[in-house]
This record gives sequence, C-alpha cells and structure tokens, in this order.
Amino acid sequence: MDEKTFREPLSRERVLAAAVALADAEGIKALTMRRLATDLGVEAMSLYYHLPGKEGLLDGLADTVVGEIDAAVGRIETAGADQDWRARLRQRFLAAREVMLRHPWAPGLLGTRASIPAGVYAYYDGIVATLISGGFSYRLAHRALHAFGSLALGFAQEVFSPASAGGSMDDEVAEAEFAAMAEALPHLMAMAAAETHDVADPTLGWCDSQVEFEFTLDLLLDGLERIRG
Amino acid sequence: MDEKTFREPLSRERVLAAAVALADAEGIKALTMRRLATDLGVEAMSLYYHLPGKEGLLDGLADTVVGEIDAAVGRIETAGADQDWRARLRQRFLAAREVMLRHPWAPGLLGTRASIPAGVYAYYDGIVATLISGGFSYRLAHRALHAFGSLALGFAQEVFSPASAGGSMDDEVAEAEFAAMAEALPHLMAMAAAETHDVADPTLGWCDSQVEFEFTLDLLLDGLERIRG
DNA sequence: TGATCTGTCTTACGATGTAAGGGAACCATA
DNA sequence: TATGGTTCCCTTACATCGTAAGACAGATCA
Repeated sequence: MDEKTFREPLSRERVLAAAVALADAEGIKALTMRRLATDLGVEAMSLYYHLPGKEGLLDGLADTVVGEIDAAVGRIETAGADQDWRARLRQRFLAAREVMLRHPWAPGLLGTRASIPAGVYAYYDGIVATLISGGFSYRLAHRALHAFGSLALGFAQEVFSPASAGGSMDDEVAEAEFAAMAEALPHLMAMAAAETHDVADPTLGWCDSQVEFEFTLDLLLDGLERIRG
Repeated sequence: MDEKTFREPLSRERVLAAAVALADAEGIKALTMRRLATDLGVEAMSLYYHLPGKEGLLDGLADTVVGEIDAAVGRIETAGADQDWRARLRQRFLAAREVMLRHPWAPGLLGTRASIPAGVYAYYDGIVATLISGGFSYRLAHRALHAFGSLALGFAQEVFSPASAGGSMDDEVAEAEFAAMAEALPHLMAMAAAETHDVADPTLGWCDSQVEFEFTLDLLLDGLERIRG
C-alpha cells in the first residue's frame, strides 16, 4: 500500500538515474519521455518540471557518465600520485573505459551532444595538469589532448560499431558473398584469415577489445614521450 | 512548362543525390522523408519505391560518402604509386578528410550506422594492401587499422563538436562564468591562454583544424614505422 | 482487348516531443 | 484560521515524423 499512496518525489537526480538504468537495460533507443515516465510511475509531462526537455535529459545523461569517470579517476589519482605522467594517464583512460563498458550507449551519446558536458572540463583539466607536470609545454599538451581524442574518455571511435544495433559483421558477410569478397578484397580477407581474431570481448563495437585499445593508447603515449624528449 | 508536365523519373541515385544536397545545405536534421520528397517534387511515399525506408536512405548516404572517398583515393593512388607506405596512407587520409569537410554531417552519420557501409571494405582493403606492401605483418596491419580509427576516414572524433549544432565553446564559456572557470580549471585555462588558438578553420568540430589532424596522423604513422622497424 | 507491371499518390495510423493550462497539496503570513 | 502563493504532477491537445495499405494512371505485353 505504501508504494501506492506514498511516492518518493521526483527530482533531476532520480530522473537521470532512471534514464541511465533504462538506457543500460534496453538501449538508448528505448529512452523516450513516456517510457522513462512510466518507469518512474509518473506521467511524461511531469519530467519537464525537473528537466528542460529531451535534449536536456540527454545532456544530463552525458554529464552523469562523465561524472562517473571523474569519480573513478579521483579514486585512482589519489592512489598513484607518485607515478609518471604516462602511467597516470594510462590508468585514467583505462578507468574511463570501464565506465564506458558499463554504458555502451555513452560513446554514441557523447558524440551527438551539441554542447560539451560540463564535467568534461574538469576531466580535461586533470589531463592537462598531468601533462604539464610531466614536462609538456602547453602547446604539446594541447596537441596531445586532440591526439587522444575519444581515447581520453575511454572509447575508440570504431567507425562501424554493430554492437550499437543489430547486424554483426559475421552475419552480413560470412554468407554466400564470402567467396566474392575474398576476390574483391584479397588483402582484407588475408588479414582476417591470418588473424582469425577471437573476439572474446566484443563489448564496445567490432574488435574494440582491450588489446586494441591499449595498443593504440601506448602508441600515442610512446609517440608523445618521444616528442617531449 | 516542361518542368511541370515532364519530370525526370525518380531513381535511387537521384534520391541519394538530393539527400546529400539537402544534408549539405541544411544539415542532416532537415533530412526528413517529406522534406526530401518535396525537394524532388514528389510525395513522401514515392521514395519508398526506390529505397527501403529512412534507415536505408541513411545507409545509402553513408555509402555515397564512402564512395566519394574511394573515388578521390583512386585518383591519388594511381599518381603516387612510387611513394612509401607512409606517404601513401597520409595522402589517402587527407583526401578522405577533404570529402568529410564537404559533408560535415558525414562523421556523425557514419558513427550511427548499424552495418558497415559496403564501400568501406574496399577502402580498408586498400589500406591493408599499402601496409602489407610496406612490410607490415598482418597482425600489425590489423592493429594499425584500429589505431587509425576514424582518421582513416578523414575525421578526428572530437568528442564535442559544437559545429554539428548550435553553441560554440566561446558562447557558453566566455561569459560571466569565465572567472569561476579559471579558478576551477587552472591548467585548462592556462593552456587556452598560452595557446590562444586562432581557430581559423573550425569546419569540423572544435579545434579540429588541419594542424591537429595532421599532428595526430603523423604521431601514429611515426609510431607504426618504429614498431615495423 | 485485357492483364500485368511500374511508379506515384492518397489516406491514415502510431510514436514521439512538448506547449498550455488545470488542480491538488503545502506553506508562509495576516 | 483564512488566504494567497509556490511546488509539483497531471490532462489534453497538437505538430511532426516514419511508414503500412492500397488506389490509380500509364506503359508494356499477351
């Protein structure tokens, strides 16, 4: 009876938390105002009292995710403050990646936000601080920020990420047209054959395994270390 | 009168061309079935005879863009076949970038496609061919492909790209809260001050200037060259 | 001629975001 | 205690979107 008569009042935080939960469970596509309201035991228009609209909701979602990253990074930074810039950034980015793995919809969402999620500023400030304390010039730090790109936030921009929707590469390719492709794309097929990549962790897009992520990350870190000289 | 009585018949190609034109002119947001039909002097449902639906239209758009890249790359590859892998990939990616600059909506579109645009396979096959002929192992070529990420298709995944919608960084930041930010984000603000980046080419997202793009690209190419060793 | 095929249009439906305003509960003040 | 404002949620209604179903006109072919 209590849950019928009394109801925890809505709030921006409660709405955002429910939105995250819904997106995690059923994908960002399922996140509609009406559905979100239903999950909260409320009518759709009630959400507008706590949020400025759908776009504002998505902005809030993005902020929430970045907030998770900031929180995770905060826990790490205090622990390994004695390490060098390279190790600290590495930990940072890997921590961010874990957050992204918990929210597979987040990379796509961040990519579509018109304005920068507020928390990103704080996050990037920390990166710059680490770089500067590691002997980087501001110029090189700036370049490095750009070079990291989405890696800094824990995801590699795989241009094609079948994970975000239906249709894996195998489904579409490994059928009748396989032979034709081997002819038209000899090098790609040879590579695929040579690799026979055991995609054991297809959590974030095609082949975006931990190995690939860390390889690219180290490639960048090594290159920057060399330039820093 | 001719344009009233006689009308060039619709076709998949004509629809896609009109879609590209519309997206270029007014952004991908304006690309609705009804609007596209209007531009073609036709009713919305007529499009469905030539395309399987909105999603299919977007897939076609993605394919069209990749096709443009393939065409541009083809022109280049024949010319500079004597260069080394590094120079050839560089030209390739820069050519792809020019295509993306012509279609600012393309990066976002490619990121949301469920299945891989068909032309991408051919494009990537060419990259792998270049790498292999440059002495790369299949394994390293695979890693390299992942490391390039969206750079291979000509755009850097700037997590925040205010260019795709309203609201530039300056508008949101350089107001009353500027002072507060300088306090909260000392390193970022110091960097911004030290750089005072003259963003003369804000065509593709914030700070995604040619310089940043090429810096990141060379960072990766240098790193791969060293590993290839 | 009549049947089939092609390409376009008409109509209609469900989903979505949201503007406009109603109303109940609470709360401070007179 | 009465009253007027504030807070919070709801009802209703609308515009816009993608698109299912099928009508209709002209071309093609039997």
